[in-house]
Amino acid sequence: MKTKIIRIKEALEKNRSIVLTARCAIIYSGRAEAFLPDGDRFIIIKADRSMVIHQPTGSNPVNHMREGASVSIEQSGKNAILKAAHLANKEYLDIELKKIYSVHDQCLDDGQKQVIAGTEKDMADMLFSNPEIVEKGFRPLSTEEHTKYGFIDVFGYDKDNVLTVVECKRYTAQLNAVQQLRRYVERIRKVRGVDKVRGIIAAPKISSNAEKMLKDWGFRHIVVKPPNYLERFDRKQSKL
Amino acid sequence: MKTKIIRIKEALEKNRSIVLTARCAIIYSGRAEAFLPDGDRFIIIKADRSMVIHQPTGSNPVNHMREGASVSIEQSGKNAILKAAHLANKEYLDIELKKIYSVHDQCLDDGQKQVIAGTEKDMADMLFSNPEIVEKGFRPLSTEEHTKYGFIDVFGYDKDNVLTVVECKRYTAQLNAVQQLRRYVERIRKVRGVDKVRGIIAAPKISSNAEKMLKDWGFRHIVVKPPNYLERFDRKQSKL
DNA sequence: GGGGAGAGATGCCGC
DNA sequence: GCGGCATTTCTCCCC
Repeated sequence: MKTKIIRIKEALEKNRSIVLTARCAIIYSGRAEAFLPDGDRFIIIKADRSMVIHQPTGSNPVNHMREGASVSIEQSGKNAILKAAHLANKEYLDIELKKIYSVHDQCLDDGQKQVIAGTEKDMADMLFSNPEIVEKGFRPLSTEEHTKYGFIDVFGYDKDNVLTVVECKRYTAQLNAVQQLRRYVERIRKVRGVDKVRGIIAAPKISSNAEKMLKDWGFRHIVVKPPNYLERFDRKQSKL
Repeated sequence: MKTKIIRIKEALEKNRSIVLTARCAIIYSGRAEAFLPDGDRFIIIKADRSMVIHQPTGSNPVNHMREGASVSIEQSGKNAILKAAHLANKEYLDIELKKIYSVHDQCLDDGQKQVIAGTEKDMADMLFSNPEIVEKGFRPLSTEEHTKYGFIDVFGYDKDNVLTVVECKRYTAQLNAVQQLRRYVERIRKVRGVDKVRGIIAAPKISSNAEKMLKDWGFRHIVVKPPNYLERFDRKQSKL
């Protein structure tokens, strides 16, 4: 135990990343209050002083601290206390280490950022570049138009020159989405001083309640799936 | 490399939890598509076949698979490919291991569940038990009403016997929250056939736009913070 | 038990 | 830092 504590202390001083497996109890105070009794866990302490704690099952961390915490370890009788405090966030995490099974510390090097495709923004871009997907004669003016009441995914004129707001959803559009659309349409009516503004939900599906509200408001739904660039990329690759 | 691959393979067979640090590239396909070029990362594979991948900075995982994936590792030239597939979720994760720095595998034992206080539900319960926080003369009927009205946090009568809907938010209430409230109030008016239904947002703060919309709709905001049971508990303890 | 639907909780991004 | 929304989510209900 003592050797491992010293090793952790040194790694912290050298600002190395650390992975522990240990039996411990955890007390957290911050956005909420949480307590977790003794059990075996993974603990990751990164060089930027963020921390992640995982139980032996499940994909979600049981607790974490965001980058910029101050982390320290102290012996306390037979045990050790690993403390992390994030003053700016008013968060405090105390880990009472009852048994340290393993310690690994290392400097890690990674400057990469993940590229994601198939997001709502990708959908909006697709509709902007291929307006006929929305409707024949649709002429988009902008994507991600910012208004005071939020930003509009795609905004343009329909074939009869009526202002049209398109709200994209990657999955099933729900009540929420219809209200969002309603808010934008109301807003545009007011700001532009026009009576007639159309609203369209672009989504692969719509829930029945949402559809009802949609009709009540005179809006419509078009079936659109989000694009999957990487999938296409993979298919191309698989031909090689 | 070869020894480490064998060790991982054996650990997988024995259903042990594994922690790696490795240089790798990652391809994910599922709800979205994602690609992450070569870099150093932490990889945790748990006994329930959930996985978590962390870059050397930041508190969030760059990728993960939920429990129930099938995980395998294969040599591929100089590298190794760690594959995780979750057929039920239609998710696929391929990790191309260029260099394995460390491997640790172990059986971990943890049956504990975290106790959390200070959630939105705790707020609703607090208002139900202490209705005078909402208003003098407020008489709550229910909390977390899962009815045709939706999930109403607190529902009751004010001192003048007017139906009142209270929507709780732990943090700053935003446009979203006001719309939620608006939806509930509209629905109750319709279902109960009464004109007058009041709406109240209970939150520590409210954004300026949300407040504007709140006033437009004749609702009000009361300043309420979520309760912190454990914090109180800690204070009690610290007196000992 | 699986799918749908509603909403919570958190991160990100733009101002 | 605040205020908008998106989400590789969560949970519950219902079939």
